[in-house]
Amino acid sequence: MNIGEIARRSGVSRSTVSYALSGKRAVSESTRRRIQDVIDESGYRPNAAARALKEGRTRALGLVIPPAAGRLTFMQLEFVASVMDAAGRADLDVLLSPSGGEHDRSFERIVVGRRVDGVILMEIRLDDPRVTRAQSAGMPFVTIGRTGRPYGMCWVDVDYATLIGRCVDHLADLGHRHIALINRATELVAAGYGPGHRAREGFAEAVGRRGVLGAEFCCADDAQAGEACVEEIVRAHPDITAVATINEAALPGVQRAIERAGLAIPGQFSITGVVARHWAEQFHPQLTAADVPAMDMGATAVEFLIEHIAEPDAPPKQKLLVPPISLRSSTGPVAVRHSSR
Amino acid sequence: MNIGEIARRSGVSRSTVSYALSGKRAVSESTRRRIQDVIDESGYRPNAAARALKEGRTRALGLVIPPAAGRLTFMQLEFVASVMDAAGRADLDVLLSPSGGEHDRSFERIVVGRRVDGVILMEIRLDDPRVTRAQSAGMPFVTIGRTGRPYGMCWVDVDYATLIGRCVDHLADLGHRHIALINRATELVAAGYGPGHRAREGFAEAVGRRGVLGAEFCCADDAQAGEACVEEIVRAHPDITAVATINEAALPGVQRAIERAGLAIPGQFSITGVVARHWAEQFHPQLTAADVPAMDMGATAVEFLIEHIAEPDAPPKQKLLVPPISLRSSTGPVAVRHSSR
DNA sequence: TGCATCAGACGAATCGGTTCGACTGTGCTC
DNA sequence: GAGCACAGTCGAACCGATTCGTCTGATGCA
Repeated sequence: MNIGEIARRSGVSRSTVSYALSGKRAVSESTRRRIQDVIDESGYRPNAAARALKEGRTRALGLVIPPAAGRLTFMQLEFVASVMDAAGRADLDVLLSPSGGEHDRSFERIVVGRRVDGVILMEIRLDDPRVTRAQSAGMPFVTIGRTGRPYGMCWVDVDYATLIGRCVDHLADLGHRHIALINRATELVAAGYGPGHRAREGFAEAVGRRGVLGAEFCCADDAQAGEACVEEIVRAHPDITAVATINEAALPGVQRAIERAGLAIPGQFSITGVVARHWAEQFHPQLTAADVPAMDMGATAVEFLIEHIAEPDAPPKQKLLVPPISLRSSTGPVAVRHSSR
Repeated sequence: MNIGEIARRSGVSRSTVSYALSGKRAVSESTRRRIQDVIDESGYRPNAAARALKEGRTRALGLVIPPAAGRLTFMQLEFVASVMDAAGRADLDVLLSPSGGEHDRSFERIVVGRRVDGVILMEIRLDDPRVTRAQSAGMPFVTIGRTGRPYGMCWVDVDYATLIGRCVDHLADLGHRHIALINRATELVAAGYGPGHRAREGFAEAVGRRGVLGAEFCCADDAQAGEACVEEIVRAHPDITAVATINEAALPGVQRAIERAGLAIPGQFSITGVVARHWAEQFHPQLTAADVPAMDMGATAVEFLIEHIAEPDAPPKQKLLVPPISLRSSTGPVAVRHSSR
């Protein structure tokens, strides 16, 4: 079933069918109706490849996700969900592409084979090869997160440095003097993962400014690592009375370790950080945290990308979010700590 | 940069370039080398849309996921990851399509617009409109899960009925006489969600066969619901000493509620079920459970789909998995239960 | 020497849309 | 009543690949 067949059945030419559908030229009401009837009864839809070929655009966008798709954090999952949602509303399809290692063929196929009109990149490093590649291939892109030199490109990011600083401020205001930062995995930070670096900087700055003692712990993105990390804090750093974290995936383990150590939250131990709201609320008691508005960010990324595709020469848009800290129940005034061991 | 430009620069015709790349006809070594050099220095890749139009296939497949993408369970996430992985290995791109509600436009675009060569459907209902739609549109498909009448179509599924039966057997062998089934959400089961129904049937059958008392609880797919569900069990059903579950997403809440009730696992309370291995291991203590081999299932689904696309008339393949129960640490002999309240 | 064979290259058709230019017939104005 | 504008339609070119049929020149063999 193609446009020629529709034309034949309605007794008009192919171009008339096309114009009837697109509305780009006038078509008399009677023929328009006749064509529409034929289409309705045959269930015709224009072939996406043919249209893409002629129009020079695919009506699809690529979403490049980290390779360990089985280990996506909740925040990343929200990005994916919101990008799909926003793309769907704009009648765009989403091609998913894992990146890194052997998966890079997929990225190449999509970008150089012009399978999409633009891509959204996640989990950006300060110096990111995918950004370079998209630029050199002339493929429009928007990043969720930003590189070390993010000028002249489109991005949406959260100001981790400022937010972690505010977490420290909040804890210091409550009287905490020894504060830990639970960062993401060592390798990730070493590889130049933006939020990891910026959280580290913001933490160092705030700790210095407030005159408190800070210690940073890198922690892999899973519950076991979170558990081990807090166990080490409890055992080796008994002065620490509060932690700030950007590591969502470790939270369930963090929770278990704190409970096992017999520390009441927030009575004896405070915890805060920068996480997706869903996980802040899953925590028990609910986490006082800067909620990353992941859904908004995904939608904004799509919006920026659509605009950038439409007007490649317009100045690139950028959005740095500084969401407020939502006060919930996981932080409180410092107290003398009684370790259960 | 297109094939004509490559042809011009290498001083041959377009067809020669095409044959040099595909190898479908002989091309002399010297011209082949010349063409390859031009391609290497220009970074040329054939335009996906043009190729799809001519060949009649897109080299892409669709993955239809549940609409609430922000709430994907770990198992679903593993399906997505493994499908992408397997597709990538076969040099196929993956188009993600949420289904249900207003998202159905996306499904229609992909299927009827021939944007993909085949689709993989997840979260199958006993009577599933997407299956019907794919069939009527003549779009090859494979389901992860199976409908109520799964004859004549390709699918991969886990035998929830048998597995939940084995869980009951295991618990009964340990002496448990009052066992609860924590199922998925009421609405989901009511809507004909396969695993929910089959777990229910398998549970009823095994409970009857073993002469123990069983109670079923439907529970929404999140931690809060799991917590509430176990609280109800503890409060209103003090005889229950063990649960079997297929509801992964509720597990963190289940854990919290059991701990809060002061019940030791497995000393005073046993828990088992059918879940993705990752979550069985995240549980504390690690969960004795039938590990759903989600990664294998995704890969198998892709394999079946590729074969089905290549040979639409071959008999459809099906695979019903009955993974063994992995004995870990969350089940033990029944003991007198001391409620902490 | 003549003819069949074959490797290697080319040209043109094709896939299914979109879009530009041109054509026709009607109604209006001067 | 000639000229013009315009709504409505058609035919053909085009997007960038693949592929079939055909052509050419070299080689082999009788």
